[in-house]
Amino acid sequence: MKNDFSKYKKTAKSVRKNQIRINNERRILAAAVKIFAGYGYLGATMRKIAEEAGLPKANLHYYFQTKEQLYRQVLDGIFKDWLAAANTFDECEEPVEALRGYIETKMDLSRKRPLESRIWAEEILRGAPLIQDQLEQTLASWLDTRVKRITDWINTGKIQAINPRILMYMIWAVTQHFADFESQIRALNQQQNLSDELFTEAKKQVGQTILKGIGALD
Amino acid sequence: MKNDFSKYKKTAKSVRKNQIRINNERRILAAAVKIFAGYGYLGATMRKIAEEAGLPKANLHYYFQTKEQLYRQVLDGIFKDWLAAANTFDECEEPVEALRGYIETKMDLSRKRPLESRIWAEEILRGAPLIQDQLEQTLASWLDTRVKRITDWINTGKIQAINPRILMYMIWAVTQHFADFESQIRALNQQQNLSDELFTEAKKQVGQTILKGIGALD
DNA sequence: ATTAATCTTGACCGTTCGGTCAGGTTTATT
DNA sequence: AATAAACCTGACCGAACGGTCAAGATTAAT
Repeated sequence: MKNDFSKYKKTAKSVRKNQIRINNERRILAAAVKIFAGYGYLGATMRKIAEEAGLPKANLHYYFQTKEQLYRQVLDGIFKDWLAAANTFDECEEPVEALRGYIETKMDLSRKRPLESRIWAEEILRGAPLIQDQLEQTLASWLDTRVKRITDWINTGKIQAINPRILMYMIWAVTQHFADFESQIRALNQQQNLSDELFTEAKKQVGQTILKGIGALD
Repeated sequence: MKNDFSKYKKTAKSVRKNQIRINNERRILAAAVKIFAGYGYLGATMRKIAEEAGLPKANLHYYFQTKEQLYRQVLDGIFKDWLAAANTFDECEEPVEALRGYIETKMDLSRKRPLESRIWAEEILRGAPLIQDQLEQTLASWLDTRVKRITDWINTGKIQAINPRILMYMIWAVTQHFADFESQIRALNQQQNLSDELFTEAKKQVGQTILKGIGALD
C-alpha cells in the first residue's frame, strides 16, 4: 500500500468531512440499525438497507465497502452507548444508590433503544464473532473494577456475601430482557405493547427485588 | 386434494412408522438443532444440516419438505421441553419450594440444552414469526394460572406485594441468560467455559436472591 | 472558466441459496 | 419370485445474495 496524502490537500475539508458524506453516512447507519435489528445480520440485506435509506445499493458500497464493515460501525456505536450507561455505576458511593442507578439506567437504555439492544443480543447469541476482542478487553476490565467495588461492599458488610460476577450477570439479564424479549412479553400481555406504566413498574420492581435480594435493603 | 388412503394399507406399519424413517428423522432433527443454534435460522443452510447429518441434501427434502417445516419441528420439540420443565412450578404448595424448584429446573434446562435455549431466544428476538400462536395461546394461559397462584401467595402474606408477571419475566430472563449469553460470560471469565462449580453457585445464588428479593426468605 | 475530486447509479458478475426431479436402489408385501 | 411401496441421490433450476465497475453528474478548488 503506497502513501497517498492527496486526499488531505483540502486541509479543513478533510478534518471536518464533507457535509454530503456526513449526511449520507448517518442515513445509512440509521437504516442499517433498523434492518439489522429486524432481520439479524444474515437476514439483513444491502438491498433492504438501501431501500430503507432511500439510496441505490451501489451508493452504500461507496460509503461502506462491505456489509460487515457497515455492521461493525453499527456495533461500535452501540458499544459506546453501553459503556456510557455503564459509568453510572460509579456515580454513587453506596451500594443502594449505585446499583439502583445502574439498573435504572440500563432499563431506560433497553426502553429507549430496543433496536440497538436487540442487535447486541443477536451478536452475542451468534457467539460474538466480530466483537470478541472488545468483550475480552474493554468489557472484561470494566467488569473487573466493578467486581472489586462490590467485593468491598461485601467486606464492609453493606451487602451480604455473593459472587459479584453472578450479580452482574443477573442485572444484565433482567435489564436486557425487556428489550430483547419484547415480542414474547407483548404476546403474553394480550398483544398490547409494553406500556409506560408497566415499564416504570418493572423498572422499580427489578431494582427493589435485586437490592433486597442481596441484603442491601430491608 | 384427493383422499388417498393407500399409505394405510400396511396397517401396523403406518401407525408405528418404519424404522428407517424414524432413524433418519431423528438424525436430521439432531443435526438441525446444532446448525440452527450455531448459525440462526437464516444463517443455517440445508447443505450444512445435511453435512452434519451425513446425508445428501436431497434426502432432507424427502423427510422434511421445506427448511421452514424442519425448523418448525425443531421449535415444537423445544416448546414441549419448556412446558415439561415449567410444570415443576406446580409440584409444591409453598412459594419458597415452588419458585426455587422452578428456577433450578429452568437453570438446569439452560445448562443441559443450551442449543435449544439459543434457538428459542433467536426466534423470540426475530419477533416470534413462527410461534406467535403458541405464545399467545398455550404459554399465555399457562402464565395466567401461575399469576393467580402468585397472587394468592401475596394475598395470604407469604410473599410481599409485587407484579406477578414481572416476577416471571425476571425469572425467565435470568435462567435463560446463562445459556443465551454463554459467549459473553465465557469472554468475561478469561475465556474459560462456565464451570460446573460456577454454574452450581449461580443456580443457588439466583434462587436465593430472587426469593429473598420478594420477601419469601429472611 | 477550468480542472480535479467527490459523489451517483444502472447494469452486471460469480456464488450460493432453497427446492425439484427423474431414475435407480432397497425394503416390505403378497 | 414378483410387485409395490418406500427410500436415495446427482444433477439441475430460478432467485437472491454481496459486491464491482465504468461512465456520467455534481461539487469544490484554483
